Amino acid sequence: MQKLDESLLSPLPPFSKLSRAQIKTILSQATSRRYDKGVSIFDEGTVADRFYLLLDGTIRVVKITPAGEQVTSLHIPAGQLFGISQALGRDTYPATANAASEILALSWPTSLWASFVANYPGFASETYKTIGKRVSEMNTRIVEMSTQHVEQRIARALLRLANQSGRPIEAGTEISFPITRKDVSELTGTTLQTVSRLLSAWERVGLVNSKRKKIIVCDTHRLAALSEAGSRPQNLM
Amino acid sequence: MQKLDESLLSPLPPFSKLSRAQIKTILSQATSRRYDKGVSIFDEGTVADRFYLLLDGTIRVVKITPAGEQVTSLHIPAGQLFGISQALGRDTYPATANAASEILALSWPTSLWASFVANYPGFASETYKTIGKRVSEMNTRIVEMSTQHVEQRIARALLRLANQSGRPIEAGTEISFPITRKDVSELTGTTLQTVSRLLSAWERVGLVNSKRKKIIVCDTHRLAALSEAGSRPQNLM
DNA sequence: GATGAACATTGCGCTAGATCAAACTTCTGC
DNA sequence: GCAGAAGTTTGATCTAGCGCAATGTTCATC
Repeated sequence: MQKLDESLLSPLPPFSKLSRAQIKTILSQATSRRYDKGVSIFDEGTVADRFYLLLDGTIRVVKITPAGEQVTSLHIPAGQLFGISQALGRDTYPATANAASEILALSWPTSLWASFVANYPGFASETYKTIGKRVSEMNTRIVEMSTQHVEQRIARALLRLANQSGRPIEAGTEISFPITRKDVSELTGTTLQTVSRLLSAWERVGLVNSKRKKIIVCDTHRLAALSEAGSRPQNLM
Repeated sequence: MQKLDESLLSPLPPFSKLSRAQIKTILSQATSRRYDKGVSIFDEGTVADRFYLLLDGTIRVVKITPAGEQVTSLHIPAGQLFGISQALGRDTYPATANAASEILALSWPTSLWASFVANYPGFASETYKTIGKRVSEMNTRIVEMSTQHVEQRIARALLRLANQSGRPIEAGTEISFPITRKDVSELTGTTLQTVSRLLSAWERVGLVNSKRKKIIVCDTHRLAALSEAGSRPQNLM
């Protein structure tokens, strides 16, 4: 456990309206922990005994099907709360949280949830905003999966990742955590071969630049155009 | 506007912990209204000025893509709150709510939301449980769309509908609101032709019984077996 | 610096399911 | 009762992208 400074929390939305003293209290109740890339912070279905704040890195929220296939429902960037089952009226975690990169997270026992909500102005409302955003994101995923072709879904997924957790770099925007073809396929409901083929094709025309576990989006605009293009004219009323 | 009785609300989870007097107050502030089949109660993106409680009928929550295609994200059965954008920290509705059948709904102005949450014990927590359930449902949809074949997705969709808003009948369970092949296709991300073909095939072997705008699930067990069967062995680690 | 594991690429065949099209049935309104 | 609309069925193609397989590349470990 390392020394933490109040200035870490104060700029983050859930805590932005709080006094220095309040943040100090919150920090004193927190457990800070580093997790290696790939480990799971908590598992779907287990009792939600803690809630978390991601200080650094990226979380991959995954569901595992009975058949053992993995589906990524969400990526959570640094600065957001996660594992907040209480806000959904649940006492178990609805999905598994994996560290997409090495991460640093604070956590608090669930028993403190109610007092956070009651005592810290803005905490509850910001939490619900976060949930609202995640709900929209899931909704978008559903709409995309129903109407878009694989090519467009992958384009959109890359744009979203670049936007959400991208690092600007000379050649474009680099997705700031290691990501494999298989990861992208689990995010878009395809196969790693298809992802590989597309990335190769896009690389050839200078849209992206990808190495092993690294993807750099070079031409955001053309990729966006691609993702909007020929959506299936199915069910056009 | 018709006469409403307290006994209507008291068995519903969001109000179950309240006194008769409290429910009376809530009712006095409510607007009751009937909507014809097919009309929209509110539209995606418009300012969320009211929140609703569905007393009778079924709501179909839909999103419309830029290309004009419709995607159904959710069905809401009688007894549940809907249009509760406030609980997601939003001030506009995230989707359009259509009446799948003729429906009856109460509504309150958004301005009352905060006082409901503050004054009525159990209201907030039940709301969040509802949201939690909807989030799981959406999650399930995403997982299904990524890993299941059309046949299984349709099977699951029918089972879910039968379960959620089914009426037991001699021949099996009837989905209690009018539903077309096109509706099912918008719910499962397919085409109405494919749905029609499958329903015909299932009808031939006695799994379902469907007429125009009516679907009766006859053999729940075999349909469930079908829906669990051959999930794509893709990405099996 | 060799061996194995993890990740990526590419080719080929195949099928689930979309697309196009046409006919049929049931309902609604006049 | 008729016309048109809305919903359904069925057939005949056609193709996106999956499954399978083989090979290549990069990384980690001893």
